[in-house]
Amino acid sequence: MKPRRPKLFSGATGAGVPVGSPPSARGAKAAARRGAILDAALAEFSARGFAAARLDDVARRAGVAKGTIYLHFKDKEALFQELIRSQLSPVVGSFESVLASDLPLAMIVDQAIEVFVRDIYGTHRKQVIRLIITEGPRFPALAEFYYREVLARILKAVRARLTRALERGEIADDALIRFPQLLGAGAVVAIIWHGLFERFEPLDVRAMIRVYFDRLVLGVGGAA
Amino acid sequence: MKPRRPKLFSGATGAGVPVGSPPSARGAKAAARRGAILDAALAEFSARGFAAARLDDVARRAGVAKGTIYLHFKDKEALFQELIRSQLSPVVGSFESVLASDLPLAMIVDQAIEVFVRDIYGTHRKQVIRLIITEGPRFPALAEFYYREVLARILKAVRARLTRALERGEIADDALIRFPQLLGAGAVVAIIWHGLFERFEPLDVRAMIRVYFDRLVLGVGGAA
Amino acid sequence: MKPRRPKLFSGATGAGVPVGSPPSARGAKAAARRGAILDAALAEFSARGFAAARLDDVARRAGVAKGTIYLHFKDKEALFQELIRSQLSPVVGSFESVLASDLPLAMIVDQAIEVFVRDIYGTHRKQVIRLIITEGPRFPALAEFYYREVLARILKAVRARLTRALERGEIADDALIRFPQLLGAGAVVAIIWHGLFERFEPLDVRAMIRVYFDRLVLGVGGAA
Amino acid sequence: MKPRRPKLFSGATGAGVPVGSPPSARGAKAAARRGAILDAALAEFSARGFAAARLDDVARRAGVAKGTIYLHFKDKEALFQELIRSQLSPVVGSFESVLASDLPLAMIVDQAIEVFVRDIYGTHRKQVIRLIITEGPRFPALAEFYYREVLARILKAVRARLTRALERGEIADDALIRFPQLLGAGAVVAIIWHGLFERFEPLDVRAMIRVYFDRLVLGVGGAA
DNA sequence: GATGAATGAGGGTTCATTCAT
DNA sequence: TATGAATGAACCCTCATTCAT
Repeated sequence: MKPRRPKLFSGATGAGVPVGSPPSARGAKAAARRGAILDAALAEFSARGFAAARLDDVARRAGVAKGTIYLHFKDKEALFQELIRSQLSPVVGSFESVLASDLPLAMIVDQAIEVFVRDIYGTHRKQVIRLIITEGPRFPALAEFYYREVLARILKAVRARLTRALERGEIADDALIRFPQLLGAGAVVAIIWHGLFERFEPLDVRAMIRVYFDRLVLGVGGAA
Repeated sequence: MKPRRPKLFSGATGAGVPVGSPPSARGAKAAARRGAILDAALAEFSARGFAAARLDDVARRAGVAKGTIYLHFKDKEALFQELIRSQLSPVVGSFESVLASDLPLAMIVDQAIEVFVRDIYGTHRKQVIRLIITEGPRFPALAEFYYREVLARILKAVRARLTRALERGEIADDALIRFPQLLGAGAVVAIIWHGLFERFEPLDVRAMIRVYFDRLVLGVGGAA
Repeated sequence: MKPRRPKLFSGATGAGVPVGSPPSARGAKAAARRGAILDAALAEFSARGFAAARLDDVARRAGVAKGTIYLHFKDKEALFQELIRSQLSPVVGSFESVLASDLPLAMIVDQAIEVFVRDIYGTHRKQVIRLIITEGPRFPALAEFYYREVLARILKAVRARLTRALERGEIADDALIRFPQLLGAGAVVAIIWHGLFERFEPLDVRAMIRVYFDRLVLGVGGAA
Repeated sequence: MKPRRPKLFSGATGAGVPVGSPPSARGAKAAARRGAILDAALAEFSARGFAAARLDDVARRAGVAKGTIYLHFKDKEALFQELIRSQLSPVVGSFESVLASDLPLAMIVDQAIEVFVRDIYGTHRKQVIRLIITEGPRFPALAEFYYREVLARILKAVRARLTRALERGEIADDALIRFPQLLGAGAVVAIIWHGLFERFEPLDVRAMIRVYFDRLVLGVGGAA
């Protein structure tokens, strides 16, 4: 049986109408443009990197004039940061709710794999993560935002769930509680491999992630 | 007892005198400058990324004039690519020799950990790896070079050793033979964490990597 | 009586509004700027030569920013080539129509002299011709354009008219049909003399050209 | 019968040992290098123009180091000017002696044609003349030198001979005395045509110059 | 003298940002 | 609000010139 999969994203890019904004014709059009710009920005920043991406190309891809970008974003850097932020905020709650459940660890792992493969690796969201990895060092504010609003919260939920698992005897030691970062390593490698080496050697991401969690979390396989 | 550690690098920057070049005063100075430029370039490219790095800054940091860079490198891109290549080529052989040994798997893991922590994570070489990750997509030739000359060879050696391990019963299944990429995941996460989140939450890299390999390769820990 | 003079140019710089473009305010301004840039470019290229001319100076002289040049021309070379082409294309038809007429040869000579003195030598067009002479060897495409679109067509018209003249007995032999290039020699010398030696020894260009054609075409004067 | 042809140049480039310099081994070598540099400079300046020519290429072509050029010439401009001057000085005397002769005008024309075709058009000296035409406006000192030391003297000799011819009835009027510049027009056109259009339409230079002088000076051919 | 590595000013070109329409 | 032409600072790269060897 397929594990239940929490629906993370609505399908559209996350840059839609701000929550609560009035659905007036004018506001809707503005929000649509803003979304188009963010989509285009993601494509261009992913393809070229922040520094090398040209706002000219973003505008052309979004179907707006160059000046229009500045009606929605203060400057190139603000566009970039809002792009990242708008894409990531929705993720946290979903992960938190998955981890808060009292399902057996194995099923949580199933769910996490499914979420990663379908809602992150299978979408442009993997490019957002890649952008954080590649551009983070040049955007301390962004790294901090990501750490505080995303990572820290997810890691906290992970640690909480693992602590319960340890107490219940689901896991044997506190190693992953001390290094919860490792839980993301498989995903990170998948994303990086995709960007760099897919054309040389394709990767069955789902199978790899499965192996990864089996070993790391569930203790399946390994030494004889 | 400390595991024997293969000496990977000589300590000097990898950009020293070309092997076999005569140690003439002229040649030595030229090589020193070339090395200084490469060192400075690594620092600037790491700090700003390829596109945003200024050759002016590279020159100033290297203590040479801007034009001098062009005596040693055709252009900015050539400087970047030679920087990466010069740093990586020496690595492969070392890893291959480690993996070729017939020591027990646990000792090989010990050695690999030591090599990573001391010779990669503890040096500027981790920045080289970070640059491949961040700039690779924009430099297909570089990604290809890295894949062919580094990754593919290391992965081949890994697979060979793991196949022997499987035959000998040192490991229980072929999962890591199918996904040897996972063996680098801990290192990748360590390098990325360092660049992005070290200031928020420091990481005991050696301990983390230890946990990582214990779980992934040796099957130590995990589910109860 | 003054010979009729075909009006060659409108007086404005040749780089005005493209034929047929709508006279919108936007388009008119753009065309005006393009024209100003071409005028400035002609001045700077004439004064310094293509290689030594600075686009900074062109921009300053045109009253625009340096970047504006690149809105109208791909690069310095395109600016140069379009400058030449835009100035020359109108000339051909005029010369062809002059030569197509059935007026006596003497009157055609009168007209040609007038056209050269007033519409070429008396305008910045002489600088364009000078630029072709000086820069042509470094711009094969330009030399070819000039040959095909200007010279070859004019020479063809000249040969046709001279052939008729020979048939009618207006001229005694086919020498100039074989070497119609000579018909431009007086003009070329006038232009070169102007650029190099005018300050040492001024030249009455009209009188010189008059002597030149009298001798060369009409057979007036010469040996006793 | 072939007209006697005054031997204008020794065959070697004019940049040889300065007249009167001692033929010491050292001096001979220095002079040889100086000559090699001047030859190379002529080739490079002709191919690219003064501004675009690179001293690096001059040095390579001359087989010397870049710094060596500065042992012989103050800077690039001095190299250029001395190049032109060294090539032109020998010409004047020859032309003067030709014109001073009391041979019939037709024979002087024969000689002049021969000298031009063989000693100027047939050698790299035509490139020197081309360089004066193309670079003269940017080098007032050079234009002045050329005017004073070459042109003015030749024109003076021409006028003197033509004045005698007029007195003797060899020519019918003073037109060419007033515009002796025209006498060079055929040569100028030949040189320019060669540089720009030879590949499209080759030119029989000797025949053209012959027609030219026949018409202009001797009054042969023309109107019926 | 001869060399050629080193210098650094200069200039072509790009592109984020502004603003008149 | 939207546009896109215009701006000009910034940066890569070249090359004439210098100077230590």
